[in-house]
Amino acid sequence: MPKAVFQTIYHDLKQKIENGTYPYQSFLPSEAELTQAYGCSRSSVRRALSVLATDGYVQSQQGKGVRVIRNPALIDASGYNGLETFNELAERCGFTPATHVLVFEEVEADEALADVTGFAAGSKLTHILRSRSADGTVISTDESYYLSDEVPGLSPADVENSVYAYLEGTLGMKIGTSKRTITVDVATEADKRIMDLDGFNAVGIMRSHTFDADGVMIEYTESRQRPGFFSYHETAIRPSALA
Amino acid sequence: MPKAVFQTIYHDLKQKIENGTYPYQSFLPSEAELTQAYGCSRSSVRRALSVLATDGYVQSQQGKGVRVIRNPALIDASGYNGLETFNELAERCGFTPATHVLVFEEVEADEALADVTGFAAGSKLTHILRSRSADGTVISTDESYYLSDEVPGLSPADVENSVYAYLEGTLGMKIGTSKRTITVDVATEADKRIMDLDGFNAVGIMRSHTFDADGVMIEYTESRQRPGFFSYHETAIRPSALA
DNA sequence: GAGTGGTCTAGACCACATG
DNA sequence: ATGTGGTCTAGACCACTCC
Repeated sequence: MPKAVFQTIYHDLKQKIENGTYPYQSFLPSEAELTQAYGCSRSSVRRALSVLATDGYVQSQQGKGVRVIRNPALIDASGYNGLETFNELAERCGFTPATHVLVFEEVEADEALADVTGFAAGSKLTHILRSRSADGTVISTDESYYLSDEVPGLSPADVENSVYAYLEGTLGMKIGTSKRTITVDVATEADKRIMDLDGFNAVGIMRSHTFDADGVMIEYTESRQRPGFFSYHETAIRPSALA
Repeated sequence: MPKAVFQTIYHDLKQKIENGTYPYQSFLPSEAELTQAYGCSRSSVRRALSVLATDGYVQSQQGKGVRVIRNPALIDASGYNGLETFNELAERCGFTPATHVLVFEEVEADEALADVTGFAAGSKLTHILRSRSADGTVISTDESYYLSDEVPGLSPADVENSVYAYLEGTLGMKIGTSKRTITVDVATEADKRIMDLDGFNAVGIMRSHTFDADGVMIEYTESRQRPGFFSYHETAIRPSALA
């Protein structure tokens, strides 16, 4: 439940856009009217609008108004950015997901690993390799390194489900920023061995560096995915505000 | 040249992070100190910090301060989100880029095309298919549809370079929001015919819907890329502010 | 000129971290 | 208790669009 004023406004407007109260290409009430309607300051209204713009729901036009640009006819307009989680994917495609832990070990970062992961050389890391399957077909692998000191008590059983569920739930850790790079590259021998590539010789790769709320980098993950499943969505706003 | 106060602060702080004045993992001066230093209101300082956080440069911690989380040792920390443009890619990999226009025609959107592109059925569209090559090797194709009425005078010659240069430069159009989806999928016969796939049987695909500053959708593009070149970067912030 | 969004200020109160 | 960031307000002025 949102407590902040701007969050309440954000959710209300978002819902009204989704249910068609404010349809695609229409204009929202003016900021002055919204300020009146919600009985708050203009700043709070503007903050809510700013988040909606980041979501790709609306776009402001100086002198004219705030226009709805979410087209319900387009599937891509899901409203959220980022990679589909494995479970969302399973839901969408209607298959039964499963995870297998192939590697779970402690390692110390040498120079090469430090270069790749961004952890300092000599860091104690927990190395995890998992495969994920859909109805028995292995469609992706996740290779992760966690800063061991930050994930005390992590066990293979926790990893079988979601590491994040353990970090955020059991450990009470708060996640901050995550930086991701997506590429498509040649399938390695290991990919062919572990995944059911169905003849494909290339894979989608997402590499991510994750920081906790204290700004400490706690995770590096390389997720490799069989073509045909991988899906990533993003909304970009022209950097008029940052130029 | 930035005119707004928050933009000036943003650029100054950004530069000081990049040149090591505020190194990785250090804390910026407090908001109160920055307010003093820049002789402005706290709001302007906070707005600059907010953009830096979106860029993945800093992360705030209530009660503690604002921490620098940009690690210059990681290539991925380039500071900007989004897909590398073809020319940036050429620069990074050191090859000579070239573009060939394969199709340039006017079409009317039927139901099927409307479904894919998001344009209304019956719209007059300019259909463009281009191949892009590196030192003679064709590594990607871009298939675009533009709302013809919005791109008057567009010619194959303009398209040979950058369509955006024509839109923003010659036409003075302002681009607004862009929504993108990235997938990896099977290479089609057309892919194999047009691109030098070097034996690869999968391609990276980016589909994008672009809106102009008036909120009108003007472009749909499907960019298909040979594995090994495609690169996309993004910074995600935990949605504490939007939950 | 009237209405819209874009920027900025000055000040207030709250939640959290640290000593 | 002090300092930090998080939220909010009330009001001001500017730039742009449209009549």
